[in-house]
Amino acid sequence: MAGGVCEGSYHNLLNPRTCRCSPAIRQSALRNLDLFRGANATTCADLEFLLRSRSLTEGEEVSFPTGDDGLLGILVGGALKIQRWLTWDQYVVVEVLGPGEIFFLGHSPVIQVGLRGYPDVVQSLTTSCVLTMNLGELWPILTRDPVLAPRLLSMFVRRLTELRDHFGRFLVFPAEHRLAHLLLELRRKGRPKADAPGLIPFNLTRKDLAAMCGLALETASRVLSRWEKAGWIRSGRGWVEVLQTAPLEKLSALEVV
Amino acid sequence: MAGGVCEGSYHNLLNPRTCRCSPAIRQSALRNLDLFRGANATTCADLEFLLRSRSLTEGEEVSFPTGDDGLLGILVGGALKIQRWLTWDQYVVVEVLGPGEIFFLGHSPVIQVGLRGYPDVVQSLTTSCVLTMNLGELWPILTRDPVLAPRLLSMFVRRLTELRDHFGRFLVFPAEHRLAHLLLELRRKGRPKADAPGLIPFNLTRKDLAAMCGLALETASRVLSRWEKAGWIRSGRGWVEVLQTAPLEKLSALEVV
DNA sequence: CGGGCTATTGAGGATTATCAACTGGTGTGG
DNA sequence: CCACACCAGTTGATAATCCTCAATAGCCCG
Repeated sequence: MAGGVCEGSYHNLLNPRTCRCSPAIRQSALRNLDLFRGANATTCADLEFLLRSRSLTEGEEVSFPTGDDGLLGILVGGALKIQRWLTWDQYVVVEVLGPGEIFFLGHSPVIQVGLRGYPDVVQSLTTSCVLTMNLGELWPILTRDPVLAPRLLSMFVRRLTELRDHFGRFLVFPAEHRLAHLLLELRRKGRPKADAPGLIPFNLTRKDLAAMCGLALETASRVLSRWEKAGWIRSGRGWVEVLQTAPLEKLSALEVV
Repeated sequence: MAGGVCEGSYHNLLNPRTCRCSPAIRQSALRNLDLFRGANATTCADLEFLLRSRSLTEGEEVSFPTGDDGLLGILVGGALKIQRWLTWDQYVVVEVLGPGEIFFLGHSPVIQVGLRGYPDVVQSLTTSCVLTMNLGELWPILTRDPVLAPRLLSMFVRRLTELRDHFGRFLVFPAEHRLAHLLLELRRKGRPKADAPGLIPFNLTRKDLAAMCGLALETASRVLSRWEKAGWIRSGRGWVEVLQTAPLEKLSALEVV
């Protein structure tokens, strides 16, 4: 269905064979994270010691030793999705994480949330590199360095605001608005590929897209087909490329007073 | 439509004339908040000095001096809703806050979220008492007391998890599930009234209920009427009383694997 | 007592989910 | 290396949920 570019090449573009997590790369990645910018040297050293790095292939889940009292995860490269299963065959993607973003996982006493139903599942959308550490070891560091707590809080406030935005839009607006908003958001999430600037740099099936904005797979497919005919996007098995943002922005715009 | 109890009395029950925020009450309220439990004496003294108390009547908005660089709010008593306007006449209630919960408001550098569309509006659902302080003054206190940062973070994680739960359910499930889930959640939010244990202790119009779970006012009304005929709830202008939780729990249950 | 707001109820229509059949690409196993 | 199974995606027909519009009743306040 797609014209110029071979689909296989897109798949390879999105999923490099390995994630080179050499100690040096890992160190520099750590220091470049928004979360730790301006942190003092002791903090960085502590974190380098505590954080375990790990690379995930496409579709892999982030799991952790069950004895742990919860996990702090930092996404260095790639993309993750946070899924919630609602029935045995139906899930919703509640969030997509880009590089630099963090997540909590597990049943720490601090995260003692009354989880009804299923717990969240964190799964990679593409070849990714994550750093993880035991949550219990975070608190002492947090009090030692005055930069970290405000940083963490502000990340959470941003996440909460973003989720609220989606919540409102996806609850009220029709399918076209939802998908348009979603595509534009996703395009902003990851680092764009040099040779395909409009390509959303994750592996995304129609089912994923539908699960992100509460639509049936078929509805999402229909809408995307329509847009593809109009020349606004291109898409294939597991990838979507945005060619024209203007019409999508118009579809997902909120009226201004 | 409601049977035994006069509706006027419910309204008075939900909206006591005044919120008695004497210095003594305010002090004890402060020390009893989950957020500050176990905090050291200096912290409590600082906070008592910094926090301004304020009482809100039904439907009032929380506003703040525009010169401020953002606001931390703590809800001591009553209930607040966080609204987001999507069009000039349509809003969504993204969250309902109960006693002890916190909110951020304004344009602090920490809250510099790319807000497209309208900003959030915090509005009281009932006669409420809130404490507010300048966000900029929070950070130094945060680093001085090792208890606060984990506490704040855990509150945010809980809020995020709760919002994700709603997100998933309201995106996927039909109206009856949504409303059932909502009513049960709301019942848990506030302190129950002694003489009406099932009464949701907020002022809630049909429009609010609908805006909380992404339905049209009429749909919400229809579903509630049906439940009222079945004897599961009672309702009137601005209040809902849950009489039987079992059927609602069944409607909003997630299948377990 | 009248105006405005909240809630109820009905009819009609549009969006979207569901079910089903089909295509083509991918990867696996013989 | 080929055949096969499987998965992602497409498309159509049908049905159901839910929204919109509209008219009306009851409560609250001035």
